[in-house]
Amino acid sequence: MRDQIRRNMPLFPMRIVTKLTELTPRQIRYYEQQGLISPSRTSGNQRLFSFNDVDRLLEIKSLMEKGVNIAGVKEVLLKSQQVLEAKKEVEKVKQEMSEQELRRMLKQQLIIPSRPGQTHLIHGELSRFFRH
DNA sequence: ATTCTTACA
DNA sequence: TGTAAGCA
Repeated sequence: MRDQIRRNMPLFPMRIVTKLTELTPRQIRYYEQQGLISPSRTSGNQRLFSFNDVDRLLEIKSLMEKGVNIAGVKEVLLKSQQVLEAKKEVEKVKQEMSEQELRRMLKQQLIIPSRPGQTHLIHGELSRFFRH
């Protein structure tokens, strides 16, 4: 998991990222404003992007080219973050289960944790995320 | 030489 | 989004 550290290392300045992504500095800064990326800064306040930043920018670009607007991009990125967090939580729950299971067996109890379902995208509502 | 922020088109 | 001004 040390690879993640590398992918988050602040490496390239704006000029390089514009070459790598074919995006304009204006667009990149705007996406940052929208909270889609969080590049670190140098002591001189200049942005330093990581591989993850570049990857995310490419994904943003891809979505935008498909006609997805900022709201839609945010939705997708938020969703993937939630999926990652959900996966981590699943692992967490699995570990907790082994401990709790012992107590349950001893106490012969049955606890069923329930969770409110996630929001689903309704077809009609989807149009909100595209340009007209 | 480059990038940054802010503001206006 | 593009562009220009004024800084760092």
